[in-house]
Amino acid sequence: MSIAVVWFRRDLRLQDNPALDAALRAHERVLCAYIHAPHEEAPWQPGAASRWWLHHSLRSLDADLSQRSARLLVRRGDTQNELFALLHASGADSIYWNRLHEPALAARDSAVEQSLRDAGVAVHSFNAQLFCEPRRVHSGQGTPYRVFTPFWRRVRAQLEVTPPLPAPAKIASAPAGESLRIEDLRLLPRAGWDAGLLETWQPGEPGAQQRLDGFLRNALGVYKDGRDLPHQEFTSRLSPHLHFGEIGPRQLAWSLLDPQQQHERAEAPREAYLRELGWREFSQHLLHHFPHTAERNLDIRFDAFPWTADAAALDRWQRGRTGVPIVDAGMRQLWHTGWMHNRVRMIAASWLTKNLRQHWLHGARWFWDTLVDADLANNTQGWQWSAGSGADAAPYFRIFNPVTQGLRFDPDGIYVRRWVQELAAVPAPLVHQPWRDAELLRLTGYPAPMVDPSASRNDALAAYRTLRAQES
DNA sequence: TGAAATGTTGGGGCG
DNA sequence: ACGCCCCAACATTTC
Repeated sequence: MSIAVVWFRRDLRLQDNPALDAALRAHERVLCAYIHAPHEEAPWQPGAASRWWLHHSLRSLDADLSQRSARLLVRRGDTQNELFALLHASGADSIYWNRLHEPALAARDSAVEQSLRDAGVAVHSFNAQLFCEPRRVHSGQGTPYRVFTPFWRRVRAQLEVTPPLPAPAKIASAPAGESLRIEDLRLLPRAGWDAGLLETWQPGEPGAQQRLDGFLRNALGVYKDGRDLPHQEFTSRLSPHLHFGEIGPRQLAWSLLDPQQQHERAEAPREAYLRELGWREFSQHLLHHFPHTAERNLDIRFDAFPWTADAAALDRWQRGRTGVPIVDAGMRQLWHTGWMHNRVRMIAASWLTKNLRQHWLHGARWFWDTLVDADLANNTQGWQWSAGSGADAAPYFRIFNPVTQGLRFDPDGIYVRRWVQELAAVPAPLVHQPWRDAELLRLTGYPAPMVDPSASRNDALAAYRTLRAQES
């Protein structure tokens, strides 16, 4: 009897899962396995919010497998040892997985693949994660793209739109060896801080499909401009589902570009959303080509930048007590829900790196621990973009004014008042700059800004000028 | 996927 | 009718 192992990693779905599909076509029985090995992702082991998500996503996948008379075999430890143990226990001679592109994991995978092949195991790997994998995209000179627009022009032009693979109706399961319970992985927090996450999210493939359906129905039409309004639910909020592979980018592309339904979808919002998926793609390609950038500046001129060491400032930023309403609203939304609206991420990141002049890695590490969609490529790219040290980055002088941004994108103050309770009774224009009324500030108990927006802006510009002077 | 300073333009009030 | 000034609106430049 022919048996294969399907090794699940960040592809926790049954639909459009090419590894699962290929294994089921070629073998009579398959063993679906997940191996928990966070140490192999060091120094970026999954943070607390990611672990919470992973727990629920594994539960969901196991439930979906159970409906198909299979189950998810869960192990913990050294990946290579566990895979060999699974192969021996099940009598499988083949293994299937979907490829990952994070440097540490890609290196682990190729080492595992080599030793499996050396032992005579047939290894089959697939692309389920990207429109187009990094080795297939490069500029005319054969070098990696460093600028988004030409990158996206290229990837968008060769984007093939094909129907997703259906989920298998039934899975003939191989006799499972010993499995841990998902609870045994101890992914959930001891202290019960996850109530806000539970009320916000439904991890797992069915939750991802529901989010997608709701997005297409209620938000895509206004996405192009609406995605900038943090008080509205006009973004897809699919990022954590995408990170864990509960849904893939090619499924999203199909749902937007399916010739049967395309007439229902206006071109502008459709392309605007695809473009955002393009940024996700770009981030993964960048991290693949420049693997050191998760901790180090892509633009080495920034190695000389005069950051400020200020643990108290960082602490207040993390807790949402900076005294800048839209920044604090974002940081509190993050703490409560494990997610922050992207417009507010940019504002909060600009405030931390430019006005408070804290190294972007401090922000990256905090986001890493608190975001349910924490993704090394996106997080690295986003923070380096904000700091000005990244690829196609915001120029150093592009410093957000949180008041202007608040007035423009949250004009009625709905977002700020929702997350900053102290300001719940403050009317609209003032709610973005409550320090303008000292008496009101005193009554609310809300702090004054740690630094003056205008003065700290000028200080940041001066700091960047020293960097340019050293360069020349 | 900025903001602020500076420059330019053009309509309207007015002598 | 005309030049002048004011200033808002828009454009350009600079950081």
